[in-house]
Amino acid sequence: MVERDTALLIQDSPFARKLSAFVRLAPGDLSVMSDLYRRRRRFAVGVDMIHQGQTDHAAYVLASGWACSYKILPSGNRQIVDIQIPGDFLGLRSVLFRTSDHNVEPITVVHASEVTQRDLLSAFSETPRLATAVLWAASRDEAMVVEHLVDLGRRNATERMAHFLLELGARLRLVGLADKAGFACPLSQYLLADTLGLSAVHVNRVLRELREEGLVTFQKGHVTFDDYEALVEFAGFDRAYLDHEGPLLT
Amino acid sequence: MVERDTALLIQDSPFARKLSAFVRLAPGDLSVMSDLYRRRRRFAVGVDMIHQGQTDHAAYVLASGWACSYKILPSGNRQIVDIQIPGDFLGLRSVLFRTSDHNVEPITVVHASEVTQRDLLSAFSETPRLATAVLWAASRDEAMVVEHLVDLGRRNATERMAHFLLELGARLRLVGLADKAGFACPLSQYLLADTLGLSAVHVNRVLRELREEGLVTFQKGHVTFDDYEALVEFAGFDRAYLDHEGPLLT
DNA sequence: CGTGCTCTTGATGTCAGTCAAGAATCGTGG
DNA sequence: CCACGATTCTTGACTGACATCAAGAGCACG
Repeated sequence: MVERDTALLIQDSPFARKLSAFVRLAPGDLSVMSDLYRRRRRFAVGVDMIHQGQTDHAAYVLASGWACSYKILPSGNRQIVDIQIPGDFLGLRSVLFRTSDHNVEPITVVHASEVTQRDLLSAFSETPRLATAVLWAASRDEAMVVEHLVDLGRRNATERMAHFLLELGARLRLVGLADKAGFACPLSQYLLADTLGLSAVHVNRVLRELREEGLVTFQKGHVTFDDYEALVEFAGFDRAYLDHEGPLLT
Repeated sequence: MVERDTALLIQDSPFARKLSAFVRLAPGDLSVMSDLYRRRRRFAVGVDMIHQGQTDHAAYVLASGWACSYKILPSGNRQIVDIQIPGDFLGLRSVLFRTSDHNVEPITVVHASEVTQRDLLSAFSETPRLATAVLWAASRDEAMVVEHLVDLGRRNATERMAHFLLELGARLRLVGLADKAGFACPLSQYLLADTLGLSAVHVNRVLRELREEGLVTFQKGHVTFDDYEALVEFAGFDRAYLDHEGPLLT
């Protein structure tokens, strides 16, 4: 009975929602997942969860709150590589690689479950379906880093912003934190700048432009898609790999 | 006897050299690897090996020649995500993800071994050490995509070029195709432009500048490090994760 | 009710793109 | 082995997107 309750709770977690998009999860999978949820920890804003060069740390599953992974250049410039939202894995690669090559910092207060290499491997051996789902999710996340790279290399500031907001919206929708109308977004214009490789001033101008064009509005911590279709068109957003409904593997 | 010969050949392959940097490979590992080398194929310049949207294709291990993976934007612009050199895995992610989200094109004539998901999994179950090595190598490759992303976001054209050439040199050194003096490089200035998110014209100017500063010379298909230390300094190149000597795991 | 943040806007500067045109090099067939 | 066309490289002049500098306004928090 207790186990079933836990399973129900897990089922509603962002992590489970995300994996459900890839694989239909059986009750057995859910109970293994709830084991992964054991060691819950809390992180305050601005205190690195993981930092460059650190060795032998755990990975985390983000339960609530937002974080970002970034690198600092010798010049002091910073580039945010990825924004992490609830349901995302965090530091999965650095568990393998032993030593992390980037920093992870909470943007809001974060609750996350610590997952060791051992936890993960034992969970995988119990339910291979879960392993498939996690790898699949990890692949998608990596695909998004690639899309981000294309953003920086070959899109101008306005397209870049539009594309980023659409992608973020699609990811949040997957875990039930957004709909086609919009979503709550704790990112400051400084964070956007470091993500998109722009100056904060220019981010401001670009947001104004998008707002005045009637495409998206980002104000007071909320993103509103004023004309979703037009925005998709404008950004050259490829909906194929993000817009699916229901599990791909049943 | 035949088996030993094969093992010797494999041992000298770029693939084995690369993995050896991470894991000390036993004779058993080498013979499993030679199985992976079975289905050898040849690809002509300019004919896509993998293309966007294609499903159910194999992955490859690059035996000789160079390739690149790229994406095309609706605007027609292209961004090269990664340059692939001998020893690199190619399409590893898309085997998992079933459908590829990018194209792969040979830059020179390419010889590569086809590896199916089945091959890979059976090889892994035979020698877990090999699995570790492959995942490790894949992690490093992903780390390089991240570094490339930082390049595009926060480095100016000259630093970007310097950093790219150093990284490429380090990767080639790992498979015995470069030394600290330099390496043979079949990339045209157009390819460099699509890689670094620059125009071909500006690539030319940047190369001239680096040459006149006495840092690197890239001419007639050959990169020469005129002052390696100064270049590392100038590019803010983090040698830690590329510069190691000998296997990390023995 | 200051003291920081974050946002906003204008003025000015610069890095890199675009256009254009000629030189060098490569590949291919005669 | 040479001639030709096709790439690739090189350089200059001009343009434009985005950075930097500066300064004020709105808001949150102690």
